[in-house]
Amino acid sequence: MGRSPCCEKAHTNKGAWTKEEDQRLISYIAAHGEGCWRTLPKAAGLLRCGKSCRLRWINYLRPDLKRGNFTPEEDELIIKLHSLLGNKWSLIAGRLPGRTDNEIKNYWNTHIKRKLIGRGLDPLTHRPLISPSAAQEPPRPNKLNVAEYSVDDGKCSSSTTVEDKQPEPDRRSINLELSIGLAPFQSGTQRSSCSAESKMVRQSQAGHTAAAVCLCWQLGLLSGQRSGNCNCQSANGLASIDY
DNA sequence: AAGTCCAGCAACCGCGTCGCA
DNA sequence: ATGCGACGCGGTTGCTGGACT
Repeated sequence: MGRSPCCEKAHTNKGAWTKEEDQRLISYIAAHGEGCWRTLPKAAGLLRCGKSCRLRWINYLRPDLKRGNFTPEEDELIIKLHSLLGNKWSLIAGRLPGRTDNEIKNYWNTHIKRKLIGRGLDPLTHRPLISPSAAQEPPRPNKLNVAEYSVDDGKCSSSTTVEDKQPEPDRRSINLELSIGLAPFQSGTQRSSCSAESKMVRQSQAGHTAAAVCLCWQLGLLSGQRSGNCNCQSANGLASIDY
């Protein structure tokens, strides 16, 4: 049994995208908006899997992408976010407008890991690399304290911890106080509907996961200012990290 | 100039999650 | 309550082009 394939593999192209395919995808999304990835390839006349189309659009064709090298400020922001969030590339990408999760993930693996090692820090734990034996120690205590977390109204509400709600190991691999709220439009997100309305919602969301997840915390980089369009009403959302 | 190595990046794959019937 | 379909995410793979011998 198992999961059915996401598409008819026998009749789909794989590998690098051609200019013509790109153009077809861009034209289709310009006309109809994002969403319904499963039906998009057929509708757009593409011999591609829906997932492939989505990836191509999100990682390469989206008009709001910022191409080019990462700035030192972005580097530091990525490092700090990674220390807070772990390998949650989509969340990290959400705080870097114009950057994609794939791009950040690749950049992390190729550049930042080395940079941290050069600084004598373990890229996984962000703790100092001391000795081989120390590297075998278990990861640091896993507890993600989310000071204010709400998923339904876009406002910060009762205090809780992510660990309480989502006890998966990943989430517990970081130690901080972190406030997460959702921007108002997020509450209207309905995934499986292909209505014109949902398409508009998706269009408005395109490339702006940054606004979808509001991390009300203060980075040294951003000291004194709250990053992003935070509508968290709490003044004490903060993140602590020991470097 | 040709061959090899390797870093960087685009794309794929499999799984988890969510929403609907 | 449950099964299924669709989407999104993170890990991995493989291609490409530049550096090096």
